[in-house]
Amino acid sequence: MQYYAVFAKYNLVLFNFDFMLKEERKQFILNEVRIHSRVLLTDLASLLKVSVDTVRRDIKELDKENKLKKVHGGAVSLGFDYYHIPSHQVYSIEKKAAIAEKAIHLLKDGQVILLSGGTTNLELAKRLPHKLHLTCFTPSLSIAIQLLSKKNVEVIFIGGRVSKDSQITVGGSAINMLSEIKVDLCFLGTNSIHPRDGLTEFDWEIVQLKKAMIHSSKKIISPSISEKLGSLQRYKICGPEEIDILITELEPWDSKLEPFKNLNIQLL
Amino acid sequence: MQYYAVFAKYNLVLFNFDFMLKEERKQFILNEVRIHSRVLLTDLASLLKVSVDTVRRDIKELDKENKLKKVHGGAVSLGFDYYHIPSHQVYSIEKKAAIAEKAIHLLKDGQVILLSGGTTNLELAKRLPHKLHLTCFTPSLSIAIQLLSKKNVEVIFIGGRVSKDSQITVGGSAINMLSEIKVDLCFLGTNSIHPRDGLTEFDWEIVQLKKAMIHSSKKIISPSISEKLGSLQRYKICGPEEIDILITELEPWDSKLEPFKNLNIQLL
DNA sequence: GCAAAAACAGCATAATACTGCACTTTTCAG
DNA sequence: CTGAAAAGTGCAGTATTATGCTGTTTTTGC
Repeated sequence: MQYYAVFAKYNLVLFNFDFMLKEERKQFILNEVRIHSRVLLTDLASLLKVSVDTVRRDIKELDKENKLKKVHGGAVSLGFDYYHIPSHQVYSIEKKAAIAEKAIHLLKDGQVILLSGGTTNLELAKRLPHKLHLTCFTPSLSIAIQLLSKKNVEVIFIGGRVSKDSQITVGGSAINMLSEIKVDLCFLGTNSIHPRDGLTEFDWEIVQLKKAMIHSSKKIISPSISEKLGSLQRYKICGPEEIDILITELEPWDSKLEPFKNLNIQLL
Repeated sequence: MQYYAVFAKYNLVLFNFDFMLKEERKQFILNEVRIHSRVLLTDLASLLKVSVDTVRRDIKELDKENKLKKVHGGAVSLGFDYYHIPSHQVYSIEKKAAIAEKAIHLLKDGQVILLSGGTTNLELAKRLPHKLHLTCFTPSLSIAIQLLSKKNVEVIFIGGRVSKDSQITVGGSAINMLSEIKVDLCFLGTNSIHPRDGLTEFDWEIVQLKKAMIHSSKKIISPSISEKLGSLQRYKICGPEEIDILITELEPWDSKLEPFKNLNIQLL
């Protein structure tokens, strides 16, 4: 439930209502989905103080209205990274948390970093130690908001047109801004990583943005849950040689990582 | 007991009449919906001292007139599809809601507008009708997120360093981006407005940003609750002559607005 | 495969919505 | 001013919806 801690103040107010209309509940659910990209039925039920069945019915309707995608155990936002990924990945929170913890060890006081969108990076943003001094560039609204609560992190938002699907800025203006910076590290969340073809994406605009991010960074770190290893999408972001560090939830010697050895990529 | 609870929750102004005409009732209902975004049939019935059936019929008509949306158990405002950000912790939420409603009437399809931060503008963002086609520039994270739920609104975020206090971007990069645009309208939320000294702020960086916003817009609209009228802060943003329209929750002929007449400012 | 979690189906209950009708008030032509 | 038509309101009975609960089936992770 730490998950909701940041927004606890909002939820509190919400419950000043004695009754909540169904419509309000649905709106609240959509809100949660938009902010967190994923929600669990059980969390929603306890937040809204209704039974899981009711939440399930609400989500079923919202799904039918094409406002979100219902998955086993919860719901995910439309068009986000999850869109075309098997639903079991919704449960990968623990894996992502493990990745985030490893990633934190790469950070040092005073560094300037770049965080792409995606839930793994969101997890990283949440878990940044409060005492760490950083300057973070990001094109993701949810990550920016998350980072605002870190006292010693300077947040610089990459402006431009905001894509409704992915909730990150895309387009020329963002790429332009990226062209003016050179950061120490870039945590490049990705949909697919392949030992031969490197990073790939299905959204053309996001590909352009990520390419620009790569050019703006001295070092590229790819946090990726093991399910994504070896998968491929339509458009190429960069070859495997561009990636400096690959972080998964696995141990570095795990056999699933075999294809990524001897590629001059550091495995964590 | 219950009566007083309800009384406290809604602000009832029209009880001078023993007896209310249907039109007055409908007007009252609309007002409640406008302020609270949602109402319950049962609450309205006890407030208006009529049967639930009557309220139901009223709401049915209002729904048919497209003034609100009827839902099981009550009604919600048409622009209800927004993130539920706490209304109680926001100061003077009802006045700000009234201002936002007036502001919406200034908007036309196809316009390009600039929204500064602040809760009044957040309220405006929430209440934008879904069918309105707009391009919105904003340096505020919460407003950007709010706007993402509006299907026909293109959101362009003004990037740069994000101020932790105000949760908006400030600094050179933001000002730079502003220098490249010229929008139709700018809704410039403000801390203080004075008939002689115009708009003032206490935060130097925000002053710089707002100055840039003024230069980037053909028309400046200042939404301001009446408490702020006549107040002053340390730094000046602009003189009163720069303001085109002043929107308050008051009627335009209210005596509190007297000092702002004859300044070539349109009062709404 | 197994155990746990989640989804589903069906049922019971309470709240809300609708319908028709009787009664009151308003409107308005003559 | 008057009376009839029209509009407005409340009520009772019925229909529909919303919700939680129980027991069963399916999915999931190991």
